[in-house]
Amino acid sequence: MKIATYNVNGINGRLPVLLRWLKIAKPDIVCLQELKAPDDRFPRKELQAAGYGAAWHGQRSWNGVAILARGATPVLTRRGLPYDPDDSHSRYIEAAVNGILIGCLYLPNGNPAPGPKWEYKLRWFERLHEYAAELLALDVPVALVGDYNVMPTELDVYKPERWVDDALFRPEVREAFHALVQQGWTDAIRKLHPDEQIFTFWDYFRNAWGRNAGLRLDHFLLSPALAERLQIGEVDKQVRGWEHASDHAPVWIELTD
DNA sequence: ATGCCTATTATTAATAGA
Repeated sequence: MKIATYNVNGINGRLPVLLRWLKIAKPDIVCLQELKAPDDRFPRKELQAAGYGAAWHGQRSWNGVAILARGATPVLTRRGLPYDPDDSHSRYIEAAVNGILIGCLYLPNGNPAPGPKWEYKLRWFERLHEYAAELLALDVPVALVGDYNVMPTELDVYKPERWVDDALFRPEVREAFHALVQQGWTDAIRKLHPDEQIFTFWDYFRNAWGRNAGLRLDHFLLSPALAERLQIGEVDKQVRGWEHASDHAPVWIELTD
Protein backbone atom coordinates (compact mmCIF):
# COMPACT_ATOMS: atom_id res chain seq x y z
CA MET A 1 0.00 0.00 0.00
CA LYS A 2 1.32 3.39 -1.06
CA ILE A 3 0.52 6.43 1.10
CA ALA A 4 1.47 9.95 0.02
CA THR A 5 1.35 13.49 1.35
CA TYR A 6 1.29 16.62 -0.77
CA ASN A 7 0.92 20.25 0.26
CA VAL A 8 -0.69 21.43 -2.96
CA ASN A 9 -0.81 25.17 -2.12
CA GLY A 10 -4.24 25.70 -3.72
CA ILE A 11 -6.28 22.66 -4.79
CA ASN A 12 -8.01 24.40 -7.72
CA GLY A 13 -5.07 26.32 -9.10
CA ARG A 14 -2.97 23.16 -8.72
CA LEU A 15 -5.51 20.65 -10.06
CA PRO A 16 -3.75 19.93 -13.40
CA VAL A 17 -0.47 19.27 -11.56
CA LEU A 18 -2.20 17.11 -8.94
CA LEU A 19 -4.01 15.02 -11.56
CA ARG A 20 -0.82 14.61 -13.60
CA TRP A 21 1.06 13.37 -10.53
CA LEU A 22 -1.76 11.02 -9.40
CA LYS A 23 -1.79 9.37 -12.81
CA ILE A 24 1.95 8.67 -12.62
CA ALA A 25 2.39 7.88 -8.92
CA LYS A 26 -0.89 5.98 -8.37
CA PRO A 27 -0.88 6.31 -4.57
CA ASP A 28 -3.57 4.36 -2.69
CA ILE A 29 -4.03 7.08 -0.07
CA VAL A 30 -3.15 10.78 -0.36
CA CYS A 31 -3.12 13.45 2.35
CA LEU A 32 -3.47 16.96 0.91
CA GLN A 33 -2.81 20.25 2.68
CA GLU A 34 -3.38 23.93 1.90
CA LEU A 35 -6.50 23.44 -0.20
CA LYS A 36 -7.14 27.21 0.05
CA ALA A 37 -10.76 26.57 -0.92
CA PRO A 38 -14.10 26.35 0.91
CA ASP A 39 -15.93 23.00 1.08
CA ASP A 40 -18.19 23.83 -1.87
CA ARG A 41 -15.21 24.51 -4.14
CA PHE A 42 -13.47 21.16 -3.56
CA PRO A 43 -13.01 19.47 -6.99
CA ARG A 44 -14.82 16.27 -6.01
CA LYS A 45 -15.96 15.33 -9.52
CA GLU A 46 -12.55 15.78 -11.14
CA LEU A 47 -10.90 13.61 -8.47
CA GLN A 48 -13.68 11.03 -8.76
CA ALA A 49 -13.08 10.88 -12.51
CA ALA A 50 -9.39 10.24 -11.76
CA GLY A 51 -10.41 7.28 -9.60
CA TYR A 52 -10.24 8.83 -6.12
CA GLY A 53 -12.85 9.14 -3.42
CA ALA A 54 -12.30 11.97 -0.95
CA ALA A 55 -13.03 13.42 2.47
CA TRP A 56 -12.19 17.10 2.94
CA HIS A 57 -12.22 19.94 5.43
CA GLY A 58 -12.01 23.21 3.54
CA GLN A 59 -11.75 26.89 4.38
CA ARG A 60 -11.85 30.05 2.28
CA SER A 61 -8.44 31.44 1.27
CA TRP A 62 -6.22 29.49 3.68
CA ASN A 63 -5.52 26.09 5.18
CA GLY A 64 -7.79 23.17 4.26
CA VAL A 65 -6.95 19.44 4.29
CA ALA A 66 -8.23 16.36 2.47
CA ILE A 67 -7.75 12.60 2.28
CA LEU A 68 -8.03 10.78 -1.06
CA ALA A 69 -8.44 7.02 -1.52
CA ARG A 70 -7.96 5.20 -4.82
CA GLY A 71 -11.06 3.22 -5.73
CA ALA A 72 -12.61 3.82 -2.30
CA THR A 73 -14.31 6.41 -0.16
CA PRO A 74 -12.46 7.36 3.04
CA VAL A 75 -14.63 6.77 6.11
CA LEU A 76 -14.53 10.09 7.94
CA THR A 77 -13.74 9.77 11.65
CA ARG A 78 -12.90 13.38 12.59
CA ARG A 79 -12.82 16.92 11.22
CA GLY A 80 -10.70 19.31 13.28
CA LEU A 81 -8.22 18.70 16.09
CA PRO A 82 -9.87 18.36 19.53
CA TYR A 83 -9.41 20.37 22.76
CA ASP A 84 -10.09 23.86 21.39
CA PRO A 85 -13.66 24.51 20.23
CA ASP A 86 -12.67 28.08 19.26
CA ASP A 87 -10.04 26.98 16.72
CA SER A 88 -11.52 28.02 13.37
CA HIS A 89 -8.66 26.81 11.15
CA SER A 90 -9.22 23.72 8.96
CA ARG A 91 -6.00 21.89 9.74
CA TYR A 92 -6.95 18.32 10.64
CA ILE A 93 -9.04 15.58 9.06
CA GLU A 94 -9.05 11.88 9.86
CA ALA A 95 -10.49 8.88 8.07
CA ALA A 96 -10.29 5.09 7.96
CA VAL A 97 -9.01 3.63 4.68
CA ASN A 98 -8.08 0.00 4.02
CA GLY A 99 -7.86 -0.85 7.71
CA ILE A 100 -5.64 2.13 8.57
CA LEU A 101 -6.59 5.23 10.50
CA ILE A 102 -5.16 8.23 8.66
CA GLY A 103 -4.77 11.61 10.34
CA CYS A 104 -3.99 14.33 7.79
CA LEU A 105 -2.63 17.52 9.33
CA TYR A 106 -1.39 20.98 8.44
CA LEU A 107 0.43 22.32 11.46
CA PRO A 108 0.53 26.14 11.79
CA ASN A 109 3.54 27.97 10.36
CA GLY A 110 4.00 30.10 13.49
CA ASN A 111 5.91 33.05 12.06
CA PRO A 112 6.66 35.63 13.19
CA ALA A 113 8.08 34.35 16.45
CA PRO A 114 7.49 35.53 19.08
CA GLY A 115 3.87 36.63 18.64
CA PRO A 116 0.30 35.33 18.56
CA LYS A 117 0.91 33.07 15.55
CA TRP A 118 3.87 31.49 17.34
CA GLU A 119 1.76 30.96 20.46
CA TYR A 120 -0.98 29.39 18.32
CA LYS A 121 1.55 26.98 16.80
CA LEU A 122 2.80 25.88 20.22
CA ARG A 123 -0.76 25.39 21.50
CA TRP A 124 -1.67 23.42 18.39
CA PHE A 125 1.37 21.21 18.91
CA GLU A 126 0.31 20.58 22.54
CA ARG A 127 -3.15 19.56 21.39
CA LEU A 128 -1.66 17.25 18.76
CA HIS A 129 0.60 15.70 21.42
CA GLU A 130 -2.36 14.95 23.67
CA TYR A 131 -4.52 13.60 20.87
CA ALA A 132 -1.71 11.50 19.33
CA ALA A 133 -1.29 9.73 22.68
CA GLU A 134 -5.01 8.87 22.58
CA LEU A 135 -4.63 7.45 19.08
CA LEU A 136 -1.68 5.28 20.12
CA ALA A 137 -3.68 3.96 23.06
CA LEU A 138 -6.35 2.71 20.64
CA ASP A 139 -3.81 0.11 19.51
CA VAL A 140 -4.94 0.21 15.90
CA PRO A 141 -2.75 0.96 12.83
CA VAL A 142 -2.49 4.77 12.71
CA ALA A 143 -0.51 7.22 10.60
CA LEU A 144 -0.26 10.96 11.32
CA VAL A 145 0.68 12.44 7.98
CA GLY A 146 1.18 15.90 6.58
CA ASP A 147 2.92 19.25 6.68
CA TYR A 148 4.28 19.63 10.21
CA ASN A 149 6.02 22.93 9.43
CA VAL A 150 9.00 21.67 11.45
CA MET A 151 12.48 20.67 10.35
CA PRO A 152 13.25 18.04 13.01
CA THR A 153 17.07 18.21 12.85
CA GLU A 154 19.88 20.18 11.20
CA LEU A 155 20.08 17.48 8.54
CA ASP A 156 16.64 18.64 7.37
CA VAL A 157 17.76 22.20 6.51
CA TYR A 158 19.98 23.40 3.66
CA LYS A 159 21.59 26.02 5.91
CA PRO A 160 20.61 25.50 9.56
CA GLU A 161 22.28 28.64 10.96
CA ARG A 162 19.94 30.81 8.88
CA TRP A 163 16.85 29.21 10.45
CA VAL A 164 17.63 29.09 14.18
CA ASP A 165 15.22 31.94 15.05
CA ASP A 166 12.49 30.84 12.62
CA ALA A 167 9.21 29.36 13.86
CA LEU A 168 9.87 26.22 11.77
CA PHE A 169 13.18 25.47 13.47
CA ARG A 170 13.27 27.11 16.90
CA PRO A 171 14.23 24.72 19.71
CA GLU A 172 10.68 24.67 21.08
CA VAL A 173 9.18 23.11 17.93
CA ARG A 174 12.05 20.73 17.38
CA GLU A 175 11.57 19.56 20.96
CA ALA A 176 7.81 19.31 20.45
CA PHE A 177 8.31 17.14 17.38
CA HIS A 178 10.86 14.99 19.19
CA ALA A 179 8.54 14.56 22.20
CA LEU A 180 5.72 13.53 19.87
CA VAL A 181 7.89 10.89 18.17
CA GLN A 182 9.01 9.68 21.61
CA GLN A 183 5.44 8.61 22.38
CA GLY A 184 6.17 5.64 20.16
CA TRP A 185 5.86 6.96 16.60
CA THR A 186 8.28 6.32 13.74
CA ASP A 187 9.38 9.18 11.45
CA ALA A 188 9.15 6.98 8.35
CA ILE A 189 11.32 8.90 5.89
CA ARG A 190 14.10 9.43 8.45
CA LYS A 191 13.92 5.78 9.51
CA LEU A 192 14.44 4.69 5.89
CA HIS A 193 17.19 7.25 5.18
CA PRO A 194 18.96 7.90 8.50
CA ASP A 195 21.92 9.91 7.17
CA GLU A 196 20.63 11.43 3.94
CA GLN A 197 19.76 15.10 3.49
CA ILE A 198 16.17 15.05 2.26
CA PHE A 199 13.99 18.04 1.39
CA THR A 200 10.25 18.24 0.67
CA PHE A 201 9.92 22.02 0.27
CA TRP A 202 11.75 24.65 -1.75
CA ASP A 203 10.75 28.30 -1.34
CA TYR A 204 9.51 30.24 -4.37
CA PHE A 205 11.94 32.98 -3.29
CA ARG A 206 15.60 33.37 -4.14
CA ASN A 207 15.67 30.58 -6.74
CA ALA A 208 15.52 28.09 -3.87
CA TRP A 209 14.68 25.18 -6.16
CA GLY A 210 17.52 25.93 -8.55
CA ARG A 211 19.97 26.15 -5.62
CA ASN A 212 18.47 23.11 -3.84
CA ALA A 213 17.91 25.35 -0.82
CA GLY A 214 15.25 23.08 0.69
CA LEU A 215 13.63 22.03 3.94
CA ARG A 216 12.11 18.75 5.13
CA LEU A 217 8.67 19.70 6.45
CA ASP A 218 6.33 16.91 5.36
CA HIS A 219 6.38 13.84 7.56
CA PHE A 220 4.83 10.41 8.15
CA LEU A 221 4.53 9.36 11.78
CA LEU A 222 3.64 5.66 11.99
CA SER A 223 2.24 3.71 14.92
CA PRO A 224 4.27 0.58 15.86
CA ALA A 225 2.10 -1.85 13.85
CA LEU A 226 2.53 0.27 10.71
CA ALA A 227 6.24 0.89 11.29
CA GLU A 228 6.76 -2.87 11.05
CA ARG A 229 5.20 -2.80 7.60
CA LEU A 230 7.36 0.05 6.25
CA GLN A 231 9.22 -0.90 3.05
CA ILE A 232 10.35 2.14 1.06
CA GLY A 233 9.71 5.88 0.87
CA GLU A 234 10.87 8.78 -1.31
CA VAL A 235 10.21 12.37 -2.33
CA ASP A 236 8.80 12.86 -5.85
CA LYS A 237 11.25 15.70 -6.28
CA GLN A 238 10.78 16.10 -10.02
CA VAL A 239 7.23 17.40 -9.43
CA ARG A 240 8.69 20.54 -7.82
CA GLY A 241 10.30 21.33 -11.17
CA TRP A 242 7.06 21.14 -13.18
CA GLU A 243 5.29 24.19 -14.57
CA HIS A 244 3.01 25.85 -11.98
CA ALA A 245 4.35 23.58 -9.23
CA SER A 246 3.56 23.86 -5.54
CA ASP A 247 6.46 24.92 -3.32
CA HIS A 248 6.21 21.44 -1.72
CA ALA A 249 6.88 18.15 -3.51
CA PRO A 250 4.80 14.98 -2.93
CA VAL A 251 6.30 12.46 -0.49
CA TRP A 252 5.29 8.79 -0.29
CA ILE A 253 5.90 5.54 1.57
CA GLU A 254 5.01 1.94 0.80
CA LEU A 255 3.77 -0.57 3.38
CA THR A 256 3.38 -4.30 3.02
CA ASP A 257 -0.27 -5.32 2.59
C1' DA B 1 16.19 43.75 8.94
C1' DT B 2 13.66 43.24 4.50
C1' DG B 3 12.27 41.67 -0.07
C1' DC B 4 12.46 38.11 -3.20
C1' DC B 5 7.79 34.63 -5.52
C1' DT B 6 3.13 32.68 -5.67
C1' DA B 7 -1.89 32.04 -4.56
C1' DT B 8 -6.17 33.93 -3.05
C1' DT B 9 -9.59 37.52 -2.65
C1' DA B 10 -11.25 41.32 -4.37
C1' DT B 11 -10.37 44.96 -8.12
C1' DT B 12 -4.99 46.53 -8.24
C1' DA B 13 -3.57 46.10 -3.42
C1' DA B 14 -3.59 43.32 0.87
C1' DT B 15 -2.56 39.04 3.24
C1' DA B 16 -0.23 34.74 4.12
C1' DG B 17 3.03 31.46 3.28
C1' DA B 18 7.96 29.38 5.25
